[in-house]
Amino acid sequence: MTTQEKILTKALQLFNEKGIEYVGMRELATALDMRIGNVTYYFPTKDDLVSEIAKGLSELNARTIIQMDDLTMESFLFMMRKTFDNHSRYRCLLLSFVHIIGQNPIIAKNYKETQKTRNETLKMNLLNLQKNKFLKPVSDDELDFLVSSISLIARFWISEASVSFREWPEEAQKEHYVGMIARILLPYATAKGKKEVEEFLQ
Amino acid sequence: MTTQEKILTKALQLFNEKGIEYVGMRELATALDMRIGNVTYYFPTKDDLVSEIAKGLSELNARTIIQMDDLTMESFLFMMRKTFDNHSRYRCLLLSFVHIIGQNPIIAKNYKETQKTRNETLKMNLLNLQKNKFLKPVSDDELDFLVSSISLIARFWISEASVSFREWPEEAQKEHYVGMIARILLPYATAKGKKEVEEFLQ
DNA sequence: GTCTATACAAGGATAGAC
DNA sequence: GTCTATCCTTGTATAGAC
Repeated sequence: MTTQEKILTKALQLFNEKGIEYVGMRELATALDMRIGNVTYYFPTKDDLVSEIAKGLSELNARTIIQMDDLTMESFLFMMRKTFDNHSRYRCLLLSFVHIIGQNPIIAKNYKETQKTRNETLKMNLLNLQKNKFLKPVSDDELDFLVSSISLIARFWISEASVSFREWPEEAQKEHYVGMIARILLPYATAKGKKEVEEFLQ
Repeated sequence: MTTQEKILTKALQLFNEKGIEYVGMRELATALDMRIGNVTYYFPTKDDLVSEIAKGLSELNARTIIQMDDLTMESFLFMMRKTFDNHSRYRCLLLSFVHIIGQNPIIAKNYKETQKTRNETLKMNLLNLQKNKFLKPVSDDELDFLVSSISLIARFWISEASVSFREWPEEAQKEHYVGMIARILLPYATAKGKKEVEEFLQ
């Protein structure tokens, strides 16, 4: 493991535990048994460190959220579920992104573009679900609604859970919010689709 | 206007413009043509200042989100809309609450209790909509789903908008998210309810 | 009660020695 | 590549003038 990797790994761990803004560069250096100057040699600013971690999440999500032609309702919900696992691994980012983006235009631009392609993939996957007869035909408006609301839940479930369901086990939190996505889809599902959603909700 | 009110007003203004964590106590004092010690005389810590502002939002929302027996779909959506206006007035809080709550157990406890009563009011209002034949009979699970998803949208719309729709006019942002709530309700609405929702969505 | 002046600890950032 | 020393800003605390 290179020094750079060591720093990234420990930073992600501490950030996840305490929150990005509550872990100082000195604290991080001490936890690594380094001096602060050495950390800033690899990551001149804290923003550089955060950006690099953000790249990690982005790449992980790119591998998870993919367009699938033979998508079923079950595999769609499973994909959402895996996305939520990614979010857990990088929870510090999800909890702080609004501020980070408010202050750092470069991360902001990156994030916005990533979100755009994520939403396009989501849209294509919903169309695939429709093609495969898991979803009834929907209007453009309805499709946009499904994309926006699912995307909002996926983006902020961890923020709400960290405030309102802090004492729940992590698995129960994820179940609750993937369940919410499933129930959003339910009124638009075909009989075949409904069956898979209801099995998933058990 | 007392000195305390002057500080609160200017603080809210600056916090809304730049974000709570990016406005220093010195900057606030300068903007008020005061010295820092005078600000900390009224608000010993920044947390005290934030807590007082949070009380303002809480009281405003308590006046907006009320239980109404003769609720219609239209007045329900209008109530959500007014809640969004409150959120705009206190946007700094909505954008920072996750962090604030992560660090300040007192605000956290207050917030959790407030959310609980808000959700109960929301639930009662949905039941009133059902009683008044705007919503079809729904199961307990469906009711809980409606409450949770509407509450999530109401809680985080401003966060998402600040990142993804920053360039949209504020009115368009609110329309988009109240519209999302309307569309969540749509599949559960009666013919009478659907009509009012669709009129609202125009 | 109201306000000023000052001090201190902690955080991010930088320059430069080895 | 590693580490020391230093600077600037921020939140907070306190002593004391009017």
